[in-house]
Amino acid sequence: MSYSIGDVVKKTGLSAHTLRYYEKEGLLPFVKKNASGVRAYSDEDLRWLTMIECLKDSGLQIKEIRQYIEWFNEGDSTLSQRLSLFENRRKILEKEMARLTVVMNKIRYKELLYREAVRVGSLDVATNERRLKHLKKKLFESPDDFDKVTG
Amino acid sequence: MSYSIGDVVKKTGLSAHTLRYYEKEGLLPFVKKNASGVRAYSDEDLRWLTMIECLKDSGLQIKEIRQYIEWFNEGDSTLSQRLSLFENRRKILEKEMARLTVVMNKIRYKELLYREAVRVGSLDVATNERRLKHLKKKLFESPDDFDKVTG
DNA sequence: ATAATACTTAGAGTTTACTCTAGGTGTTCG
DNA sequence: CGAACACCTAGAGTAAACTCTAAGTATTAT
Repeated sequence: MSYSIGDVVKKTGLSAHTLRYYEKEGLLPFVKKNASGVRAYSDEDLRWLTMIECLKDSGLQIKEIRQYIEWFNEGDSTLSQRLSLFENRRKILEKEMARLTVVMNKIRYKELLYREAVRVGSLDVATNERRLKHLKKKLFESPDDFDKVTG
Repeated sequence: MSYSIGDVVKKTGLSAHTLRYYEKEGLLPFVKKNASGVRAYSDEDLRWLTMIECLKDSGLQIKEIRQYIEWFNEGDSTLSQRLSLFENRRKILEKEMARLTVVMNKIRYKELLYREAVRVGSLDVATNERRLKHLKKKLFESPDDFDKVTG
C-alpha cells in the first residue's frame, strides 16, 4: 500500500506542511516520489512517523531524531550509540517525572489553599488556617522559600 | 534587606537580562529603584521569583504568570479566578504525568531491546527474541503501530 | 583620578518547530 | 474540456522565552 500526503494527514493528524518539513529535516529518508514528484508514503514510512512521534514525545529534538535515523541506516555498527541515546532519554524522563511530582505537590497545595480562600472569602484567613499550614508541611518534604509566598 | 541585580543573579541563577525581561513583562511589579534608577530587590521580590519559578516549572507561560500576579494585586475579588488557574494546572500536570508514563515504557522497551542487540551484535536477532517480544506485550497495554517499528 | 565594574535603556538577534504564502504544476470529475 | 482540487518548491513569517548589543551613566577600587 502507498498513501498520498493527504492520506497521511488524515491518518496522523500532522499537517502536510509538517510532513514536508520533517522530510526536509531528514526524518523521512525513505519516502518515494512518483514521476511527477508527488510523494507516495509506504506503511514503513507510517511506522517511522509513529516512531518519530514517540521520540518527540520523549523530548528529543528534530536534529537528534535525524541523528538516530542516520544511525539506524548505518546498521548494526551504531547499536551502542543508539543504546546510549535510549539510556540517556530514560534517565531524563525519570528526572522529569520526579520534577513534575515536586511541582504537582506545590500546585496541589495552592489549589487547596485557594479552594479554602474562596470558601471563606479571604486569602489571608485561609493561609493562616492550621489545617492548611499542616498540609503545607506534609506536601513539602524539603521546604524552601516557596512556603513563605502568600500569593 | 535589599539586593542589587547582581546579588539576585547569584541567589537565583537567573541572568540579569532575564530579570529585567521578567520585569518588563510585568512579573515583578514591586521592584524598587533608587534615585539613579538602579534596582533594589526586596525579600518579598525574591519570594515572588521563587513563586514565578514554580509557576514556570508547572508549564505556565509568562503572560499567564503576569495575569496571576495582576489578579493577586486586585485582592480577594479574584480568588475564584486564581483557584481555576491552579485547578487547571493540576489537571494538566496529571495528564502530563500520565503521558510521560506511557512514553517511559516505550523508551524502556527500546533501551532493553538495544541492550540485548548490543550484547548479541544484531538488532534483528534481538527483536525476534521471545523474551523481548514478551516484554513488549507487558509494557504496552494498548498496542499501537509502535511495536511494529524495528528501528 | 582613572580604570574596571555594574548598572541603565531600547531594541535587535537567536532558537525551535512549525506555519503559511506565493506562484506554479498535475490530476480528476462531470 | 474546463473547473476544482491536490500537490510541488522555495522561502518568509510566527511564537515563546530568552539572549545579546550598543551606547551611555554610576559606583567602586587602587
